[in-house]
Amino acid sequence: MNDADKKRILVIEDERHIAEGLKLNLSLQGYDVIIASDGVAGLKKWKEWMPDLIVLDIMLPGIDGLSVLQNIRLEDERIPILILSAKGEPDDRIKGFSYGVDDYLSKPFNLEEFLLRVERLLTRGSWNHGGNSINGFGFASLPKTYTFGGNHINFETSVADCKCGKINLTEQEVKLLKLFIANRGKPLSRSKLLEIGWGYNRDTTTRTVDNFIVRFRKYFEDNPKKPAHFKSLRSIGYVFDHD
Amino acid sequence: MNDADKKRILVIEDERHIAEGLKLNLSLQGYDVIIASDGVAGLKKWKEWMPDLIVLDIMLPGIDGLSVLQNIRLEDERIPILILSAKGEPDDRIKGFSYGVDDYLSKPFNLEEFLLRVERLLTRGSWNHGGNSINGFGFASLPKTYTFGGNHINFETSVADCKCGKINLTEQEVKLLKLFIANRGKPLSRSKLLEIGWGYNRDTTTRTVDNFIVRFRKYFEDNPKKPAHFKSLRSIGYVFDHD
DNA sequence: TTATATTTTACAAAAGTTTTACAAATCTTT
DNA sequence: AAAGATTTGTAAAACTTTTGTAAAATATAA
Repeated sequence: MNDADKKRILVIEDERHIAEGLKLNLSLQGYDVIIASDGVAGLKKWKEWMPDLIVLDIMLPGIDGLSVLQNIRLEDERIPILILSAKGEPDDRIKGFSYGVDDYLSKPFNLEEFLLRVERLLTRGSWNHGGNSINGFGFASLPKTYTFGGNHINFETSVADCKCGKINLTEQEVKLLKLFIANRGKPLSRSKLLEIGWGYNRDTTTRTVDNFIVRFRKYFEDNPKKPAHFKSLRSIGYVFDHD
Repeated sequence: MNDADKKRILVIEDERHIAEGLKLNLSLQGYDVIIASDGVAGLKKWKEWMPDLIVLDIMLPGIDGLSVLQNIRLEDERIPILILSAKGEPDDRIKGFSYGVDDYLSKPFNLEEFLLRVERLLTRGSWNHGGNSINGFGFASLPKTYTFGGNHINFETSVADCKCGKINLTEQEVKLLKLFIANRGKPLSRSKLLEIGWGYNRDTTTRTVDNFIVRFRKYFEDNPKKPAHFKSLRSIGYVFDHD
């Protein structure tokens, strides 16, 4: 099998010896493997390398593994992701929280089992995706369109129909909107928004998020000064309310 | 039967043992068979060898099997194509997505059945073509002419009637136009356009596509600066809108 | 070869994003 | 209630990325 045939696996894991161990064993199975040792690096490599599967440690330094997962799901709903959760960590965190997880394993895990799961995820392809997601409205099943308060958003074409007519949404607007919609009713802090929507966790004093909110209110609110959907919660962040 | 009489079959399949197996069995049936092990090679051989039937694996390294299919359909609507889809892959992908499929089989398949289908596709000739296509406006049924916004394109003669009079379209212009028309309303990324329209997926930093768009706008738009048909979607690609 | 078509290169123009700066609003403490 | 401290809203400047376009380079056909 030549290189082009090989399935690509991105391992996002900070513990070097675990990462190397996984890489070795996956390589022996004939996969093409690269490692990223933190979330930011992981997101970078995901974008440029376009892997077929991601193995993601949920406990990561810097930005949280779940944020990495969610960021990826904002752009790709289908790529299989296998979560590694630390021993003792409750599966709840994964089950209840993370949408679009395809499978997860608790460390320490059985190598045999790990390899089997990888194979299963890769061979089933993307067709059965979402079968394991236990949520009602997770990232894995973001609808193609969304309607709220007289506005209608088409995520396929990135076009929003609102009071002021048709608007072409930008890439970042779309990402942030998806994030809000997938978490509607739930307060999101600026830093969480930056972490998930932008994949970074540096400077939180910037007004980046706020500027997008201003825009959303202009687009979608009847009265931007008294927002019904994009509400701010002082010293907490923002919430998106559907109604 | 001498060689010239023999029906020619091009097998585009990356798994060598499958490809060789198919070749052997088809040869035994009296067909003339060659193999291509990836999409680019397949397109090349299709052009130079002019086979009577193509057996195409949908899961291909490099450019996607569906792109190969679509590329072929941009130039030849009639050649019978038999798709091989990997085990577990939903027929949906083929049914719903790819237009101009004549038949498909899931791997692993029964050899007997395979040979029968090949024979059927070859003997029925082209008369019944399109019977299996479930689409409203797929590649298999691109009309001979197309009219939009005061422009009229004749695909038989490659002549376009537009504001500025009659224009002789070039080969590549025709291909790209067909691609846009068959996907009207649907955003197409530069890399998808290159993959389907050109049969390659390397360098995406080139401005090849954009230059064609400039030309189309000059030909077909009332105001090329404010395109009504060939619209660009920043960081996504282009869409062709009929109206 | 010449003529024609296509692809690449290079750069200008446009669009999108982030930062900065500061005003307005809201909360806390006296 | 006033003063001070935070936090949020907003616009504009600075910066980044993507797209449009022409011209040069390359390929292809006649």
